Amino acid sequence: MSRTTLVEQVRDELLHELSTGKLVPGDKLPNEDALADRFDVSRATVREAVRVLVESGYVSRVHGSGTYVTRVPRREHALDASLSYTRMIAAAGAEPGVRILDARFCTAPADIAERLVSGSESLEVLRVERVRTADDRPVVYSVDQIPRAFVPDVELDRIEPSLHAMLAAHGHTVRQATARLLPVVADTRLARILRVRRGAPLQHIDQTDVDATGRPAMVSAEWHVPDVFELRINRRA
Amino acid sequence: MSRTTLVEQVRDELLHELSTGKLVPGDKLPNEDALADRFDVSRATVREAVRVLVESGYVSRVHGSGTYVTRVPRREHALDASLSYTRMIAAAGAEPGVRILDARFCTAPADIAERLVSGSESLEVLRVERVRTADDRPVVYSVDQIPRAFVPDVELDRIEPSLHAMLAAHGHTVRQATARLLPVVADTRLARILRVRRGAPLQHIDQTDVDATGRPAMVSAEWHVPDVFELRINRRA
DNA sequence: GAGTGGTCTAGACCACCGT
DNA sequence: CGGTGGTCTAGACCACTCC
Repeated sequence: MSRTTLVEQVRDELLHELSTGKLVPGDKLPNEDALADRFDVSRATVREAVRVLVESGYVSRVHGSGTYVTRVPRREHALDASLSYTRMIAAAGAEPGVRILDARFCTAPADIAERLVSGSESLEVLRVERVRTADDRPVVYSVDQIPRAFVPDVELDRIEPSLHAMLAAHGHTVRQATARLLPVVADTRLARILRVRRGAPLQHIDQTDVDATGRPAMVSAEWHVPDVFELRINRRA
Repeated sequence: MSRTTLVEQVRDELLHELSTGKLVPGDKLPNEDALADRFDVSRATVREAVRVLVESGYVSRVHGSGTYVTRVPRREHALDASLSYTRMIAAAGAEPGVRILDARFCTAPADIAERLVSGSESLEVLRVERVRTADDRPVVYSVDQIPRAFVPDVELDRIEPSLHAMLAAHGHTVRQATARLLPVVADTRLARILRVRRGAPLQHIDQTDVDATGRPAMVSAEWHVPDVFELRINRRA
């Protein structure tokens, strides 16, 4: 019972050679048979290990030619690679904070209910309004809504700072989300909450989180102050 | 031999069942042995096909439990899944168009040069200013810069509508890009080009495209008019 | 404990790249 | 053409989930 898999061992060894400069951008990796020999594993195992590196953007395969080291390290905290703003703010070198403005149970508006359940029934949700801060500066204002049935025993005055952690504790780990991006300008209310000028550009993100079994678990509306921490995404052809 | 691989056949059949509603979010896929039986392929082939669906965000695997449908392939052209705006505009049901405002060779500004080459040398680039349209409405204004050495024989009055196609023809297929998202408000010039009001919110995207060997091949600055076609991204934990 | 996905092997042949 | 990555098989055993 190895605690680390063979794939992980091969991947880590290759990663080590990348980070110590033994392999540099432009270098060609040994071919897959050679790597299989060297690590004493099957070629399938090598391919799986290299696949992880390809997906991370460290190497690139060229059919018929070889596998090459690229100089594109993975952006660890791009929008498409992370769901945690807390971690993204921390990665940007700032002190993350969360302030809860309001938490209540209520009936979801029809459009929200439609996104959370298939039918158009009336739906009780936990609704949380928060402001995230970076070094005490407001950076994100968000309104999150979760079906009450997903978090039945939650007490309003004991809301966890991480709603994803709360959902996970109730068996609804969020693994992916679909987000709609929209630039907007701050109205009076948003300007006050986020401490920007009225008319200042804000990044609006309208998102639906989905749990591991594919059920919508949370709908979030967010307004981000640009430049405090950068929003990035990795794109693929 | 077969023009389509077994993996592709299995993937396409599963995708078909997703898009025709035979499988809907929350549904559990048959287990991998059953799928292998049904398609008369090995389990490894099924796993490879499902792996593609997992990466596309359509299904989610839960170890020891099953594979579940998480999303139906409605919006195939999310920002993180496509690099082609032409295709994204077409997918939104509009007629895509491109108008070249300006094309010239020039010396790249220091910050652009830095992103295209490691050293801080002076760099000759092909610089193209374009406006993309959807049903003749301006939707994206972009300034793209490509190292001249990457496209040595290009004639300025014969710029292809797709710069990615042009790069690919010169052996620099773009596989990956990193994009920075920034909401901005239209200044007088952008307002005129994109036919919006001054002060209207615009989505600014600042992007670096990378070729198969990891070399930066193009830097793009884009300004998108919101609401003409939606910008979406799929996010993963 | 039954059922599921996760890892792994040792082969085989094919498709593509460059010389 | 030789060398490379791409596809595929038929098994085996392990780790996890849920009843």
